[in-house]
Amino acid sequence: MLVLTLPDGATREVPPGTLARDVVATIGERLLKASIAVMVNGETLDLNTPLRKGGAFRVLTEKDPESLAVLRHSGAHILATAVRRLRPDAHIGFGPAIDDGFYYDFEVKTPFTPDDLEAFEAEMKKVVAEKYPFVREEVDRTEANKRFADDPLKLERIADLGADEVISTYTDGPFIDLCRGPHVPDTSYLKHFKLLHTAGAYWRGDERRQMLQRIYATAFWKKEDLETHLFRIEEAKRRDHRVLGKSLDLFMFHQVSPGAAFWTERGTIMYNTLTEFVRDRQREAFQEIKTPLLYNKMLWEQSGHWGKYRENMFLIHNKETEELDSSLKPMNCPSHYVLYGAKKHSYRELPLRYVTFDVLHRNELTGALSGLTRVRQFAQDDCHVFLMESQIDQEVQFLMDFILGHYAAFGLEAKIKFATRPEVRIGTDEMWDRAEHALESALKATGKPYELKAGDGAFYGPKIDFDVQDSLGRAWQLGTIQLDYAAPERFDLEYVGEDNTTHRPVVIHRAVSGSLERFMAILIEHFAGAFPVWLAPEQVRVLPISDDLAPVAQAVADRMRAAGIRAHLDARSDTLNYRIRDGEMMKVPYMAVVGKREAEAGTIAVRERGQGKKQEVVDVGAFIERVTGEIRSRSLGSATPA
RNA sequence: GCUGACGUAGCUCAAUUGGCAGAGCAGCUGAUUUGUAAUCAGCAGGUUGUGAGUUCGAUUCUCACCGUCAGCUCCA
Repeated sequence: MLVLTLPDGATREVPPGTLARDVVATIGERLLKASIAVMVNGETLDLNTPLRKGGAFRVLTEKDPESLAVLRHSGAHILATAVRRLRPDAHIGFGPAIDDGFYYDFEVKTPFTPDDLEAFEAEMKKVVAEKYPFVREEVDRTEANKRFADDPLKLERIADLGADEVISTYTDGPFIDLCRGPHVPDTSYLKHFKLLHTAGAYWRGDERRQMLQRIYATAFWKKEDLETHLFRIEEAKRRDHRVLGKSLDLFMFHQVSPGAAFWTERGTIMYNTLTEFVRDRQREAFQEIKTPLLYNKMLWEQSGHWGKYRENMFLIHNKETEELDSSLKPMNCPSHYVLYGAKKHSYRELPLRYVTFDVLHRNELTGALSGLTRVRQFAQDDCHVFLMESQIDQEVQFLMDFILGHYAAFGLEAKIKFATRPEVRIGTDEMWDRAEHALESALKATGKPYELKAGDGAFYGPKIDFDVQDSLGRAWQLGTIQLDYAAPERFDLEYVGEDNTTHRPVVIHRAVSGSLERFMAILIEHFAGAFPVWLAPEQVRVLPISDDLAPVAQAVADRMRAAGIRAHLDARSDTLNYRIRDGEMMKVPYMAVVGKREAEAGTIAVRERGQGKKQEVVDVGAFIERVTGEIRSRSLGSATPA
């Protein structure tokens, strides 16, 4: 007999092979009606699965987040059902639930069009209305091969299954699929769904295999949830940094240099302000350096890039040797090692932190380029720390504070991930023990929650990654702290210790923004273009009400500029309404209106971004005081992250 | 790189089955002098991404190239 323990501590004893639904029925009729699936020992099973093991038993209803994945997975089957009806020659690949919905991959002779999507969606509605039960069957290998005899993709998958794995199929009406489950009881459960887009996807993610056609879709239990999701997609489009980059006149791309941004005067102010912010914070404890952009292959052979990374490097033709034997740097590390190694270092200098904003080039695949987030030319706020092993603990804490402080300055939250030793690695186990312990104890000292990603470290050392979430909840991997034991070996780096003998330092790679370009993209989307005053390319726009007040307004603007405020005069002969609208559209934090009354009183009527008609008449000097204060303290002010 | 979609004025978009390429905004000129999210009028703006091909005729059809976008395992 199997013993099942319910969440309230009650138990049920049932013979093996009992269907999950029969157990649910013993708990309550209404619960059975509301149930979607069950969870036994953390494994989700559908109601029609025969139970094999006892343990913790939980019933999943719409309220449980796990049930949404079940619904979506069933949605994928319903999609495939519809596709097979309209395109009987389609072979079926994989169709899993994913974070925001589900997809299904098909192998078809002619790719899908947007019209096809509409037809599939309409057909899905029919399948839903026909209310086919999802019928689970467990079959042996021979039977499985027979059932999918005409589908080479499924046959390949069956062949890959281990000998001891249970092979199960799910049928909903006319459609049968090889599937582990679980599923909702019948197709009518899928009420609120939408097919989103199609894309090519390699069979099993392998670029050497054939390309399948993937259909992405999403589904929810409630109509409001679907609408919220679709609204969020729209909102993301509205905040898209590529769109805002154009409308706010920050940057552009041009076919003469794909993957490399042209920064406008406004964008450059922001880029430089961001750089200056990092530089300010690094002034005390870091040493900024600059190293060449172009190197011959000697360096890359020593670093190992020539063998492993050459595909991604921009190689330069050498006229004398007639060879492609030099390259623009794709990373800063090797050049920093060269500079470090060029002279003798004492233990007294350590930890030595080299930082740089040098430009890097990586020859990304054309299809991988995307706005500022995936580019070929960018700058990292890169740092390489040379230190003694005994300093790791303290150093990691120092770097973590630095990184988290950076995000906090923009109101960004970071998720921390700790990645430990991978299967393939260098160094001794003792060394890994020490390194992992140092990283983890530093992590614990911050008191912040973190996720352990066992086995996800670099081959040369463990690391801490920082995933930043923007205001739309999207995650971006930005910062990283990586311990590196390999580089010092490869570059024969040394320091002279207290004992007057040479030792090997350890290297820590640190990045905060990931790349300044990507960080700019995140800031643009996070603030939806409404930047905090200190970062805004234009901080104050001064508007004279009529032409004759232009000289007064000019003087006001000049006074602000003299105080270090980025203030501009807008004395165009358009109406005040027009100019105010323009200022709001450009998301200028403050507009200072100068009319007759203000001109006489030495005041300005201040309109704050997003505050509408609400205005405040203040003394010019007091306003300058306030704004310079906001700039100095880098206040988030009227910036609108949410 | 691969699959698909797309590329028309600075921007956002139109243009019947192939038949003289258009609008709004932005720009320029003039009038208006404005009190908190678009004043009015006029003007100018294009080798329809590039190059071939089919055709009497191509923004439209074909091919190649360039670029942009959605994606390219979160594994039945």
